[in-house]
Amino acid sequence: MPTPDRTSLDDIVRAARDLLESEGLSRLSMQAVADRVGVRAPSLYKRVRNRDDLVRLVAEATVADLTQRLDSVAHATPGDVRLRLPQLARALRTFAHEQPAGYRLVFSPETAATTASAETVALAVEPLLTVVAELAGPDDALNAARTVTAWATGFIAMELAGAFQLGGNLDSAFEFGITRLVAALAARSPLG
Amino acid sequence: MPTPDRTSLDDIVRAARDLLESEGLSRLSMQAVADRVGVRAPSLYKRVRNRDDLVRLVAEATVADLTQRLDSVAHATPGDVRLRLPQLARALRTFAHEQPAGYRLVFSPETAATTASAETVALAVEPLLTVVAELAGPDDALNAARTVTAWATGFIAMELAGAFQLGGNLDSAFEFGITRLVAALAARSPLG
DNA sequence: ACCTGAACACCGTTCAAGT
DNA sequence: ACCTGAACACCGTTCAAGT
Repeated sequence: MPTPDRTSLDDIVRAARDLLESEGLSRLSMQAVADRVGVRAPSLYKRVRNRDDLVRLVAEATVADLTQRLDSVAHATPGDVRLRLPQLARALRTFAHEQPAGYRLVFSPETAATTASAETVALAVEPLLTVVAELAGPDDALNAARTVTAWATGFIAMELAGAFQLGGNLDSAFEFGITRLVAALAARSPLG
Repeated sequence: MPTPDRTSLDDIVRAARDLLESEGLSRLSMQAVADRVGVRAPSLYKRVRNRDDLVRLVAEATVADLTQRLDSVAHATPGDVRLRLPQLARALRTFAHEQPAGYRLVFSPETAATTASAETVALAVEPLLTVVAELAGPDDALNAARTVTAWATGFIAMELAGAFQLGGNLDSAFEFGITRLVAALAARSPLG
């Protein structure tokens, strides 16, 4: 005689995301998630393989949010590449400020088992890579994209970790960085 | 009647560092460390406050290694700033390749409780900041230093995480980045 | 077909009792 | 003064038994 469902995968992932942002990854336990959705911990294993799998699903859900965000920014500002790149970089940083723990899960995962798939992450940052390629030209596209993503993710990771200790304004530091990078990466013989 | 010491803080930290690199942070357990140094787990608490404290000591020991490394590179190459900055950046990357788990502990710590002190980390990267300040001039020194450290730590973090998925040569990508950054950050009116 | 209590292995940590 | 076994709270996970 079937028991009616008392929760769902969506509920579980949503509860896990809430816990992640409010309590941190180490406090995201199966018991805490089960409490939130109103079942006992063993019941979660009907819907996720194990804790790592659940954390990975949280990462995937976060990546999906980011994909939507960057896509909408990319479409909202079809102007000059030199303006679009900074706007995408700022959108990434804003997203990180809104969901710092989720952002870290995607861009600084602790272990491969909890990492979102390379494909979905690639899809999320695709607008960034496209605009960098446009800026740097085809020969340098890959190296330039790696330089920009390394800088952006490094800056945000340090900011979230509180690693910028010497005072000063971080918004200004971010703008300084993106401005200099745009100048440094622009193709030497621009067409327009 | 006193019992003779069967281990020491040095032994414990050394065993923890070995375990960290060979097994990963999650397998660095008090029991595993105790096994390695030949005592029972509760005995470790005579020498460290708790596991976080031990992990933090591992981070501090790693930072001390890095300090020595960067200092020796800085002193070995007293030439042009535009050459010294790339050499320091390469030394940081080499260090990360040699001790990836220790490096991550220092530059991508999971929690504040296991983080090396801001002062010792600042001391370690001081040669890098000095050379960037020389390159960029006093007005832009701080922003330029943040741009370079964000890029370098971001690049290395992505490399260690296997996040560069699109092929190509990572050594070349690193050289591309540092070359463009040096050009982008050099003071507009260089003296020499 | 989902949910649960009971159980197991493992971990960090405390502490009284040994030497 | 250090070391130990025993114990506790907590966690992830499995599974037989319920409905």
